[in-house]
Amino acid sequence: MATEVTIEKIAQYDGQEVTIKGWIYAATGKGKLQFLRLRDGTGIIQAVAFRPELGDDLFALIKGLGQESSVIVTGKVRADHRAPGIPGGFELGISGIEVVQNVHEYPITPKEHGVEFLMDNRHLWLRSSQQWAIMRVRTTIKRAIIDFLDEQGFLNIDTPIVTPAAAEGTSTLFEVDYYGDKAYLAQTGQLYNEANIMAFGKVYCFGPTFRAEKSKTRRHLSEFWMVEPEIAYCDLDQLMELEEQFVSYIVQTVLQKRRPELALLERDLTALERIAPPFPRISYDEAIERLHAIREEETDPERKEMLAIEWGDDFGSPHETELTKQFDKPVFVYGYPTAVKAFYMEPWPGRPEVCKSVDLLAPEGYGEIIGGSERMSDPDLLMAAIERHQLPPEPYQWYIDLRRYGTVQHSGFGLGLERTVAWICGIEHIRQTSPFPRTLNRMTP
RNA sequence: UCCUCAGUAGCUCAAUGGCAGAGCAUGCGGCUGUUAACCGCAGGGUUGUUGGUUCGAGUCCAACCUGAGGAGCCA
Repeated sequence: MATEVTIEKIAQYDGQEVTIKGWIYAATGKGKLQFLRLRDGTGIIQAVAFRPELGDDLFALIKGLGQESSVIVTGKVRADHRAPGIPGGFELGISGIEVVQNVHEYPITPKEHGVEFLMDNRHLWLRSSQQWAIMRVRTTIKRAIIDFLDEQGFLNIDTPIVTPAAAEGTSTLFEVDYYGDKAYLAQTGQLYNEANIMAFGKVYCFGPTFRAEKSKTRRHLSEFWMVEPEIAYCDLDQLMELEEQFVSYIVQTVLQKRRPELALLERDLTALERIAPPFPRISYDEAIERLHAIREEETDPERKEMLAIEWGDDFGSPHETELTKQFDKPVFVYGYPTAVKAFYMEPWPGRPEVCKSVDLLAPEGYGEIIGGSERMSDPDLLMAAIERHQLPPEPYQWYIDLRRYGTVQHSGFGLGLERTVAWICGIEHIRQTSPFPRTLNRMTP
């Protein structure tokens, strides 16, 4: 057997006889010629069978191979500008083939399919080139997140997934039975991060999180991944600086390492190349003024109704989308009304109706990718806030303790992995950014 | 939870209330440069479910089921 290689590195083997272990992605032919597009998990390459070279029997065998047949192919690598593939530009002149399994009637054909059918066949759909490219980008984003935070001196400290109560008292949670007691799947690790920074300075947790909200939109999943950095001795301005560096690093890393995948997804790269600090910062007050101006301009009465907003209201997704259209980078909106945010956010100095919160809204209508804030550091203020939100005080005793024993100014944020992947890949729906997404209507396959 | 739309062959979709159709996929035959090839032939149907109107329902009516998009909520 010739040298076993991966398609990703095929250019290094130009002119050599090599073996590739993979699957048939697509096949087409013309008389004595048969073209196989072969994939091996690292890329796609065209393999060409020519009857006079292979003999009638072997050629007939190759011609009879169905889509997704598993094969071990040996042949000579040659550069050819006509050859499609990823990375492309090279093809394999087949000299031998071992058929591991010949497949017939593979469900996903190279034609159009509906969403329901594709999601029912998600276990197979992942083999399709666009889904494959999205997952490759996703793993690169995860790696970039970890690399950036580790280099900045953060410690990755895990937080529990089974929790006794709603951390923020807002979202709907998945309930589980915990030895006869009620417990809930975590919607955030933040409160535990706050304990951890007082031990380790800068920490992050990165894992799955769960929301049982009955949201049915292109931006929501019931199970999604979130990275949550938390920093001691950090105020809101320092937090925004960290966030813009973090997001820029992620985007630039993907641009550097996943160009073929972004090209396959037909992503507009110039929109990503712009992503560098500083990002625009607008206050909630200014955002409301901008939204009033946008609403004045709107002529469609239905849209005008949707864009109605007054100071004190939280933004709906139409508001977020219109705001982000005014910028070509992610935009910070800071200083939200205290009433629409979680109980633990530090009040704005001199303006108790506003809190030191900041959301980062992605451009091109992808919505909120980061929510963050400076946390309350005063124990009495925190207890008052818990009371005002009508939360049971007992489960929060340990959280209040953090303010009793060496409290410091501190801040943190959470970045939604799937929304970030959707934005960077430029894809329509968040469900394609998770290998096996859990949504309101689906938990299979 | 609310609003809008959809459900017909494995898949994507046609069919004025009057014979159930096409393309792709599959099988067979043809072709030396294909990129979702092309040409010919063949097989393939409980029209989401239940009930109603009608001489006759894929089509009209009602309820239900399933899915999609949006709103709210959120990352």
